[in-house]
Amino acid sequence: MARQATGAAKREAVAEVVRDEKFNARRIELAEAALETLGELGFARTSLREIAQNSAFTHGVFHYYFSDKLDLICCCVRHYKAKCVTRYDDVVVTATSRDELTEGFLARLAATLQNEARMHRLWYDLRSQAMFEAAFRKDVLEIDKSLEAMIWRIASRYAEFGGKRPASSPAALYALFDGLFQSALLKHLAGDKAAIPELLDEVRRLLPTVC
Amino acid sequence: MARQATGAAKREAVAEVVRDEKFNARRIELAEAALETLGELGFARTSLREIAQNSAFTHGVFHYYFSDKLDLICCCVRHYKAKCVTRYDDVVVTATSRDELTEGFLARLAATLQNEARMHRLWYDLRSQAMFEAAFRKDVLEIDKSLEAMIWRIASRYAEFGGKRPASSPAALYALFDGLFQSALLKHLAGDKAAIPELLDEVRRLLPTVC
DNA sequence: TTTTTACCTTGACAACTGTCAAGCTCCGGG
DNA sequence: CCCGGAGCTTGACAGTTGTCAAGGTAAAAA
Repeated sequence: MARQATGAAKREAVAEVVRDEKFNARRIELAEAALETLGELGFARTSLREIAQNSAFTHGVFHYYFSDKLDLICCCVRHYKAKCVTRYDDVVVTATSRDELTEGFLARLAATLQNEARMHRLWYDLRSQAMFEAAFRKDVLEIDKSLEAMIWRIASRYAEFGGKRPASSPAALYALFDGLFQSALLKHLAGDKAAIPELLDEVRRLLPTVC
Repeated sequence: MARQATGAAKREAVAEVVRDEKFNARRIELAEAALETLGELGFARTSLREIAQNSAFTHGVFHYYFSDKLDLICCCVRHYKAKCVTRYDDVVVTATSRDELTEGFLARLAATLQNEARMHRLWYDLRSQAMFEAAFRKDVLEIDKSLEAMIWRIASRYAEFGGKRPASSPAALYALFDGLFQSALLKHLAGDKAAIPELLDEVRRLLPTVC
């Protein structure tokens, strides 16, 4: 009987794990749909109904999978994080020289700005929201840290190729690149065709002086 | 009769100018009230009624002085600009040495972060909004340019004291300081007591290397 | 097969939004 | 004195919002 009970308990536990996984998978699916609309409209103008309309579901589902709107958006932020903090890592790994690293980095930078502008303006939007809404702060600060580390990996590798060490702190380096990217993104979205090449030039000039 | 007509026309023109000035003064007064609420709640959560409730007026007035909500917020942005782009100018003018400039700059930086955090998080919020709302872009890009020039004045003066020229472009310098400030602001708002001193340390270390 | 459960839809709710028209008040000019 | 209009308030409007409960459906469990 003890064996039977244990068997039943095990089966139940497995079933629960499966259920949880399905639940979580749907959460992420919904968060991904939400990210689409958020990237299009921004935090201020995005409603649950609008999100639902741009997805395969109806607005009620979101309340089944998320406790409220903040919960949904927090999930979006966390999911976004996983996607973006490894964006340049393969370049860092595969590059075998300064030039290769530079060109790989710049190419990906340009592609990101060109193809994922909407996702990135959303990131800046949500980071600003975190200054007002405490619920976002923890996740946003974590992402910021991850991005800082990502930049630091690039800079360290670059310096390494020159037998040097980066000339500034991780915080300053991240601030610099983030600031440049943000500015370029705004100009790009405003229709400035020169925004991307100007960013590339600036970064190309800057890399040897900071690393 | 010609003289009479001219006189009447003149009087009328003067009256119109006075009326326009009064109109504009009230617009600014309302924009200032709106800035208070915007700084408290952020763009996403601020309604006209909320703005009115935190002011001496009722919600209808805003429609009398502004064509719509965007018009009001654009006016806010423009008014904010006039305030903030001259924040460090007297330090630049009065400083007579590198140290004096550094300490003046750092002191004002700390004071700004401490006392005007709400206004600055609003700036970052609205700059992000500009990535979604085209109506904001022109003013935001203008302010960004003014801020870049402001940083450039400080850096140039600093370099001048050392008989040098700034080592980077105005855009890169602004990106750097803006990025550092933005990061420090978020940490400060999140309750991180070390945010301000860390920013000051970072800037103190950075100034001699970039100028 | 029957019953239960997970999942999703539908519709309703109260609150809130930007907008605006009607009307009030009070002051300066006739 | 009164009268017109500038300046402001009030209240209403249509639409939108987050939230949630009631109900349906299909798959799993019994």
